Amino acid sequence: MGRAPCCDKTSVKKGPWSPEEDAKLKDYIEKHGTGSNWIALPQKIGLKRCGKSCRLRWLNYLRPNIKHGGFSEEEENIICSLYLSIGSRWSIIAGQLPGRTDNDIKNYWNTKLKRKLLDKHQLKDQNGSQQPTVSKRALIKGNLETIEVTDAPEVMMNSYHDHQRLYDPKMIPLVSPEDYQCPINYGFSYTLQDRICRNSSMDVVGIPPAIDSSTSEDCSRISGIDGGMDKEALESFLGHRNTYFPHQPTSEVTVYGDPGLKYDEFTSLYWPIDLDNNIVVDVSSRTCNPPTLSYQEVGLQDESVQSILLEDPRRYFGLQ
DNA sequence: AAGACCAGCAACCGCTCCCAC
DNA sequence: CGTGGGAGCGGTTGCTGGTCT
Repeated sequence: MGRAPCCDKTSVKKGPWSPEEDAKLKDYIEKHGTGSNWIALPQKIGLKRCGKSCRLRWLNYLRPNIKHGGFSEEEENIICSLYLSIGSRWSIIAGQLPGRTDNDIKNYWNTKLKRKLLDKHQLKDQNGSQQPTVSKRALIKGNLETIEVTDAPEVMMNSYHDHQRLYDPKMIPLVSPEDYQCPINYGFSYTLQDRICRNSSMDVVGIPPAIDSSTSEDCSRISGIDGGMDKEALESFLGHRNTYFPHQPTSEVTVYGDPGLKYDEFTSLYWPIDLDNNIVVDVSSRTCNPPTLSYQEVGLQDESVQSILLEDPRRYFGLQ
């Protein structure tokens, strides 16, 4: 048995919204809000529209501070970077661009941005200035794929959440970029290319950058991977601070107010989220090595594998 | 001038997620 | 804990206006 429809499809109007309908919807929501029930809303206003349609109209067109068209170069870069990191998770991408809707970004990507990048790539091929270095078969997750190495855009990995997204595309940022304060001054930035071109056969998972423990007494006390701490290490590290230690969380990602740590089930480690709590030393003045490789990387030395990761991380991570 | 084609974008559809009960 | 239903999301459709032939 199929699911019951959200409204009577035969009696609702479809297609473009008239100015009168827009006015009714806008006027009502501005006065009363949505009441967190979109399904009931059209009946209240006397609109012959599906509740979902009302929601979409409001979110994508009528609500205040919506920007349409005219994407700046900076916005394009953000979209490209995030698409490369997390794929077509438009709502999350939209969350990084104030005033933009997921629909708008999705349309912009599908109609302009994707083609723009493709054209840029093809132009380079034609000019021969940056010929593909390899075209060969690669073994990815058991599948043989013929792929071309391309000049995928560089993605600067400057923030904690950049790392999060790279390692676990399903992981949703805990705070908005406006509110987010990086707990650690990494003291460097590097590109995705840099990262995957490094040799490694590690198959462990970690997130933030490696801290060169040889140059930092404090850092040397942090065990775990790349600055994250397991429960034991954290207890040891914080033992003298009379610190409340949280229970093992059940959710994938949980924030604890004190001592300001986030447990990441993906890594099974605790990560500092608040510099003010002085949980982890400020490493900005210390020497930081580029991060060690930390996801399943056997075979990443293969250029064709690199290109797949660069071009389509979601496929690489098995999300498609 | 008119039909074909194309790009842009608003809106719809159907699925999953999440939460209240 | 299971279920139902609303919210949210991403893929797709189809309309419109512009350009090409």
